[in-house]
Amino acid sequence: MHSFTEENYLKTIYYLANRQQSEVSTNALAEMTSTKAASVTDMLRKLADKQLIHYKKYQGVRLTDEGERLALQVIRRHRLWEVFLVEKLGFGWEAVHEIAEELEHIRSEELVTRLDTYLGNPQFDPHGDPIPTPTGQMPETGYQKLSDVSIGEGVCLMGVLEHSTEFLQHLDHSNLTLGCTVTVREINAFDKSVLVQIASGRTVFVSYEVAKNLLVN
Amino acid sequence: MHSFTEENYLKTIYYLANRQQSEVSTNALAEMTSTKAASVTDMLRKLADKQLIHYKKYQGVRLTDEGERLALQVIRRHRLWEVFLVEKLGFGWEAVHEIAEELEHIRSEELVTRLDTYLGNPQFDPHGDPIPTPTGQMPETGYQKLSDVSIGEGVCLMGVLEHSTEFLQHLDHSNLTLGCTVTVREINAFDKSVLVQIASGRTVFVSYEVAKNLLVN
DNA sequence: ATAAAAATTTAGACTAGTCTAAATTTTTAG
DNA sequence: CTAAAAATTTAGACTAGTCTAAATTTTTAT
Ligand SMILES: [Mn+2]
Ligand SMILES: [Mn+2]
Ligand SMILES: [Mn+2]
Ligand SMILES: [Mn+2]
Repeated sequence: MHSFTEENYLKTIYYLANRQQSEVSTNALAEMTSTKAASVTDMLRKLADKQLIHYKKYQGVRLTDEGERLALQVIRRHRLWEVFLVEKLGFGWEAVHEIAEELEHIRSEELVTRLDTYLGNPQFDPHGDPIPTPTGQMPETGYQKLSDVSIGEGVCLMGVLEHSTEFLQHLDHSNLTLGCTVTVREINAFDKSVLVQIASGRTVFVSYEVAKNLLVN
Repeated sequence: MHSFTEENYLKTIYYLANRQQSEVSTNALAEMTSTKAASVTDMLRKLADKQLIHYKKYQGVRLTDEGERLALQVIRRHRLWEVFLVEKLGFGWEAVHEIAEELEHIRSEELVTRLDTYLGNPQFDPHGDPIPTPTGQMPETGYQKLSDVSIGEGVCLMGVLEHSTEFLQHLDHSNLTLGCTVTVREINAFDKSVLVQIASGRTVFVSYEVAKNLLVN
């Protein structure tokens, strides 16, 4: 069996590897897990001993197939629980991440299977992130950023790149909800902010900083 | 904040104190928590330092008010999650205890409150055990054992004293379900086994060993 | 190409929780 | 009441995970 801590390291390695498309560094992991580099090095040796990562001293780290499988299991549990918290318990999407960080470590195949069924086999979590399959595949999403959409195009809001409470609440206040269709009306040449029209007909101002973090298709 | 381990000790002290109606001994705790007496002694010192128990060396241990409050919170979470697992996810009542042992440590007031509401503020868990109130009161149940009921009496099956998978599955196979009404038809003078009539009209043989562990009212 | 800077690893230490073996206290039985 | 038995605590050690400070390796910039 694997500890909470090991599961968190695997998950973090998965995220960083995918974000940077390369070996993950000790420092990056230290920052992400709020620990010190020395602690990370210790853990990397343990994970390497268990064949969950490929690790050569000073050269960064990469998940093995087994390591990736475990990481995806944890991410699957995290996202399923987030769906539960929002859809069934009525939490706001900005409040669920922290709780899911704990729930994701409850290890029972049966529990995950039943939860998945109970939720209607959701494909995406409340933030639009795809839920890995039971067999450990991460579904591809062909999303682009709202900041890359041209004038006149109508797109559907599908997800967010930024998960902070502040950002998510800002979207709530702007009436930008996942699933809603928006049409780009103006793009400001100077600050790259965009003006989008939402279903109600109203137009909403979206700063470049926000548009960069909004996924659409 | 308190660790999983501390929460488990508090919960165990609560159970044993209520079962024995007296100070809880180091050995009893060691057996219950599957550790050794020496480990228990160490933990008792820590809990006493945190004012969660009253502890005098060699004299056994008792929860403080704060310790009892925490113990009841853990038990409340445990039982609410068991209700969720059975009522919402469709687990059998013999399968939920282990999973609830993990879920009970997820600490979020908001989560417990919402879960309670979502479940319809249940008063009892799937085994008939009362769910402590949000303010930390353990509801009284005036149940008696089926083995103490006299011939001719009609009673309702309300709970179990034994929680093992084997016992619960035995009840399933005997068609003895919580909530169902049974009438005692015969009591065997020699082995104290009882013959009860269930709603369908059929009679079911109940050994003394089983009757002792069945709560009714 | 080499020296300074940055990143990483090693060394040594600490905490929580556990263990075994030994010492101590309490209980029980004659 | 006292000696043996039982229960409990203490002593010393181990693992997982973390830390700081020092040593080492890699990268960067002259
Ligand atoms: Mn999340
Ligand atoms: Mn999410
Ligand atoms: Mn239980
Ligand atoms: Mn129960």
